[in-house]
Amino acid sequence: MLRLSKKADYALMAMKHLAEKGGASSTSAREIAEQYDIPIELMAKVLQRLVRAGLLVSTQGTRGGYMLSRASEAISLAAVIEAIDGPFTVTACSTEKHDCEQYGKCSIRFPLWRIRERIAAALGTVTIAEMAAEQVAVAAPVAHAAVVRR
Amino acid sequence: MLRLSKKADYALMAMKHLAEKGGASSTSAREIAEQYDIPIELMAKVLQRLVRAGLLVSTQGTRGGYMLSRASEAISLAAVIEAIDGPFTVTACSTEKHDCEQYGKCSIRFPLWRIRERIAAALGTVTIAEMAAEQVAVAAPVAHAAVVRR
DNA sequence: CTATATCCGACCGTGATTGTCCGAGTTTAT
DNA sequence: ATAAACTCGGACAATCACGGTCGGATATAG
Ligand code: SF4
Ligand code: SF4
Repeated sequence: MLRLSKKADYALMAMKHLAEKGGASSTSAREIAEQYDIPIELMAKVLQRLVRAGLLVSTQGTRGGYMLSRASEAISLAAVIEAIDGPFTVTACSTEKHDCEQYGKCSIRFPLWRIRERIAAALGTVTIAEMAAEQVAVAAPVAHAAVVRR
Repeated sequence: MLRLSKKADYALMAMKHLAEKGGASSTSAREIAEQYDIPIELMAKVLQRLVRAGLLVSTQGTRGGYMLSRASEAISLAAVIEAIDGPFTVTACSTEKHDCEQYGKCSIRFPLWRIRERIAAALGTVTIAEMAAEQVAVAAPVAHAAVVRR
């Protein structure tokens, strides 16, 4: 259904939270989890993945916690989502693995491929900083495309 | 992971097939299914849903089959996908149903909402006809959006 | 009437997703 | 040194959506 996973949702919340906190202070997993009513353990796991993806840095021990690894302006939504859910593929025939029965006969994948690029672009141009700022203005290239469906 | 279901994939294939066949002749579910190695029964179910959504018309009895209800130019990908997978929601808090634990505390859903609009636009501006024509050129308003990610 | 086709709903197996638990390693405060 | 607080990492169970299947009803052409 084209929906992003809840873990990704949590990840975005955490990233935004950390972005707002800003600079030097590290925030514990528990603090974030409690603030948003997320199971602590799950949040920890999500944060760990973000660390492994290089989006966060963690400090251990008492008063330890997580911090953004780079400026929030330099982190796109796409990066966060891919860190959690893996490289997102619109179709089963992603970039390489064409593990699809009807790969040969399929005439769909070509135009569908373009769609993927667009979505990737949409996710890649929005940064955590923009989200945190709660800016309503969208200075993105895809902005004016009206919803035509139905 | 932001992936569309296989049923939707099948639906798009079928729609494209019907669009190529064009006008008056109706095509049986079996014909399409065999051509693309899709389980007949599944294909039938998919087609039925498309009928209920008003995208196809079906004629029963021997020599029956399916036909497009309108010109292929007037059918967007979004329409097909929504007919199969239901209204697509990027987050669990779709347009109305906010069945999400942390709806109140969540500060994510607002910017995330815009993302959904963009994806909807991307899917809404591409028609079955464009897919069928296998045109590489995209004459859609969203066209120039370059891939910026990474 | 008979054969062929769509239609419709119900059903199940599998695999991904969500959420939980526990043990181990690390750092800091006392 | 000891204890406390925290992260790390994987393993595990419950849940649920999805892909695929089956059987019966119905309508049409011949
Ligand atoms: S059906 Fe076509 S588009 Fe869909 S996954 Fe298979 S090859 Fe890709
Ligand atoms: S309310 Fe926030 S957390 Fe819940 S689904 Fe919407 S965006 Fe995700």
